[in-house]
Amino acid sequence: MKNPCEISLWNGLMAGYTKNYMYVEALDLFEKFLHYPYLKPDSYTYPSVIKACGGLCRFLLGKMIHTCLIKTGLMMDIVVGSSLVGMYAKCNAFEKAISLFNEMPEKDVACWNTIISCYYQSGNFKEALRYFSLMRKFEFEPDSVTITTAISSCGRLLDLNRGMEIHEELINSGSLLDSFISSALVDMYGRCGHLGKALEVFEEMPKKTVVAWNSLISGYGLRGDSISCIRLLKRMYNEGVKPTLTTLCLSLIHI
DNA sequence: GTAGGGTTAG
Repeated sequence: MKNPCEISLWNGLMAGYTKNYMYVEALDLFEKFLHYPYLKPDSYTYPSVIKACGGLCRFLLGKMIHTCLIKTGLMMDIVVGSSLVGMYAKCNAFEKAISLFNEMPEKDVACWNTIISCYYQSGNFKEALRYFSLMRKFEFEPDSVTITTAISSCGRLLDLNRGMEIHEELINSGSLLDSFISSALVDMYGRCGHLGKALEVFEEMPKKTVVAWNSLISGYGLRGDSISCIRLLKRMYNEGVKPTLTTLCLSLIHI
């Protein structure tokens, strides 16, 4: 199109870029977009742009956009707000992320997930779990994204009891485990030395992702069981799953 | 219906 004047076209293309980790392309498009005087970025434009800033660690650009946003009133938008929180977290500005989260006038599950993930990324796994409990006190129902991060936090803390508690709660609720949750469980049980449970969750996965394979191999590696690592690598080949560099490092280190 | 933020291994 010579003169795209429909803003949703720009927003859609920018979102497409960021969904596929093409952050440079997203920011290039945003810059081009700003050259059109009759087009103004709106509440759908900013989340993609801000996410691209986070993905590229463009802290200063992100901060500049944040400053512009304060004047527009778009800070009231929950998606704009939570994308800023996520951007600051990705740029390692955790304090800024947390204070911004606290200032948000309204919250939803996704923005709780942002702040929990923020603590997880910063290595503050205890605080991640504290916010996991806190969101429930505020009567937000954790979704699969929340659960994934919570289980991963238990794994990092080697808190097997809390991890099993969350796992049992999941089973009791009757919900099917998606591949993110299952991988996090395999990882958590593996770190805690419960390879039996790790294997059990793994075998129940209808479609075993490469992350699940890697988590399981890593679990056996941690306890020094090289034979099982190599065996799993072979099984992976037999089942037609392509190993990643991570798989090879985890497996070949034991030869 | 059509445009936005949050998740797992290393």
